[in-house]
Amino acid sequence: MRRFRGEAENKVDSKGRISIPAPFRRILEEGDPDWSSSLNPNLVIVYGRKNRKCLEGYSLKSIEIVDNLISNLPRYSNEREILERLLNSQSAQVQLDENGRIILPLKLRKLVDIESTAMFVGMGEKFQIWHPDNYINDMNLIEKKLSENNLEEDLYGLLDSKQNSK
Amino acid sequence: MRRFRGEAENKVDSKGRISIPAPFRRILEEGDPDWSSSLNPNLVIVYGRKNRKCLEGYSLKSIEIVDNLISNLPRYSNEREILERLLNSQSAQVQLDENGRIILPLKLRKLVDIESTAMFVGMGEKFQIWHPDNYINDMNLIEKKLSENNLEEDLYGLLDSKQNSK
DNA sequence: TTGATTCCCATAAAATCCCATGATATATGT
DNA sequence: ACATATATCATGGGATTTTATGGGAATCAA
Repeated sequence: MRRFRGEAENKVDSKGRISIPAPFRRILEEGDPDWSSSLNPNLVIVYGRKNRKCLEGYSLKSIEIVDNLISNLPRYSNEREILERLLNSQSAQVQLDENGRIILPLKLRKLVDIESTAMFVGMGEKFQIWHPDNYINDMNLIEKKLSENNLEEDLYGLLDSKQNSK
Repeated sequence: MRRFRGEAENKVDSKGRISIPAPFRRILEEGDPDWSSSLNPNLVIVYGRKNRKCLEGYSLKSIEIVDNLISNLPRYSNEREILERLLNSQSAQVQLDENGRIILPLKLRKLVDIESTAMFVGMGEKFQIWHPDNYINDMNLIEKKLSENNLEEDLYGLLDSKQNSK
């Protein structure tokens, strides 16, 4: 599966429309089972949560993986009900238009303080949408954490295949 | 798997295009599952990080190994989110053109100060792209470290197979 | 009717395609 | 071994297409 990579800062117009970065479109197309050329792909936007003031975009295939994980939890269990609520209530399925834009629902924009511009950030199987300032802050926070405790070594150590498999 | 070997200094033109050294192309072709002759291979460029002011090029197969290691970490864990961010946000998938060139995205060029020329350096499973001056400095730095503490012996000692397997 | 939503069209800038060239390297035939 | 033909490589430029963005007319909802 191709992954979401790179950053792009795009404008939100007066109608709430915003361009999805062109490279991301290709991945959304691949990830929409019903897509064919001449058609516009769908995607799902969810609220990032976990103290991250951002939205997250998933291809239909990717969100299905997450949905299935939830479905594997016992029906009517507390955990499942809460997860269903968190994931689904602040969320929307949207479709790209002819020009590769979506309309970001006002409610979701408000949740993450997005007004006239938004930053798209590739995150592999998903991407994030931030108010540019908040994104910069988040990046700085990460950098700071990494440098403080020399965490970077440990983190990249997780990517050593021998260590990873044990 | 064939490895990236050797150095080459090539020019970045006004459109941001740069030739991938011909020997590297063969390896990228092998490493692109969808490649066939008459087609142009894809590769992934990521920002080197870890205080190295360079970009790194991976074949699709190589980057997938790294991606899968990350995907094996618990979804939504802090470690995974940070790694996804570090690896994917400053990165791009690109495709060679008919002439064996890629366009190096401006953002990535800026990150490593590349302007009119870039140095390609084979690194086995990946290759690096440097501003020529920075590459020379990095090489000198390595030389200096090695000579200071007679590290070279120890380092090559790591390559002893008995020691390596324990 | 007044917002909002959707559809359709417009456009400047940027990215991509296509073709060209000189330099180098490789192959071929004698 | 040498000269000549052939392919490959690094690089450049113009034409064409995509992309990001804006706005108006048609449709819908309350």
